Amino acid sequence: MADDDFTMQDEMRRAFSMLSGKWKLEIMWLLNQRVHRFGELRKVIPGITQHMLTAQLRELEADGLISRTVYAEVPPRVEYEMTAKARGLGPTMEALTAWWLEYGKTVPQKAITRGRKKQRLEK
Amino acid sequence: MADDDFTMQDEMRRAFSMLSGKWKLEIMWLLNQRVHRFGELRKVIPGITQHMLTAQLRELEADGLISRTVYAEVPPRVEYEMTAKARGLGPTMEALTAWWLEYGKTVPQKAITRGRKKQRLEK
DNA sequence: CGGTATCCAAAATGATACTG
DNA sequence: CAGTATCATTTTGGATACCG
Repeated sequence: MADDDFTMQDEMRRAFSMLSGKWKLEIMWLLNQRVHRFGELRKVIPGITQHMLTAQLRELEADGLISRTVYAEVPPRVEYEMTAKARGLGPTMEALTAWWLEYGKTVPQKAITRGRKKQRLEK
Repeated sequence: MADDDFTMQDEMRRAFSMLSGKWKLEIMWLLNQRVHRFGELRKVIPGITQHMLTAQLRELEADGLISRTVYAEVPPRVEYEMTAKARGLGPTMEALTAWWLEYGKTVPQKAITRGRKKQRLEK
C-alpha cells in the first residue's frame, strides 16, 4: 500500500539532507562537469565566501560525495572531485539542467542575488 | 569555448536557488508523487515546524513551482500541487531517487535528524 | 594558494502560543 | 485545519588577520 511510499521517503531523507546546503546543488553541479580547484569554485560561484565554501565542501566530503586531493606543490593546489558514488548523480544534474532550460525561461527575472541582500524580491 | 559553461551555470543559478531551502527538495519530491494537504505534509515530514512548512511553501509558490488551492469548507482544506512548470522536474526527482537507491545504501547510517540538534555527527 | 580563526551582523530556522 | 505572531537559536555573510 502506501507503506512503500513511506519507506521510500524515509530513505530519501538522507539524500535530501546531503544536498540541502545553501550552495551544495551548485557545487555538485559544477563538480559534475569537471574537477575544480578551490580557487576556481570561489571564482565561478559569485557571492560565496571562503568560509562558506570551505564549510560546504567539508560537509559534502563527510557525506562521501566529493574527494579532496592536495598536491604537494608551491603554491599548494587542492582539487575537488566527485566520488564514484556521487558520479551517479550525473543523470539527476542533467535532468535538472534540461528542465530549467526548457521551463525556467518562462519566468520573469526577479532577483537572483544569492547574497544576503535582497535574496528575494518583496515578500 | 568555456563561455558556454559560464552562461549555463549563470542561468542555472535561479534553479539552484529555488530548490535550496532546507526542506524544498523533500517537499517537491513529495508533491511530485501526488497532491498533498498542508497537514499531510506536516505529518510525512518529521521535524519540520508549521512555521517553516508555511514559509517554504510560500517561497515555492512565489517561484511558480507549486499552486495553493483553498477549499471553502469547514474545517478548511488547502491543497498543494505542482504547477505545470514544476512537473517537468519529474525526471530529476526520479533520477535522484534511482541514484540514492543504488548508491545511497553503501554508506553508514550517521544521524539523519534534521532537527537543529545534532544535525551532523561529529564534525 | 588554500585555507583557519575571530568577531560581528543579518538571515534562516525553530519553539511555542494563539486564531479564524 | 491551516495557518499567524512572537521570540529564541542556529546558520550564513562580511571583513579582517594570520599561516604552511
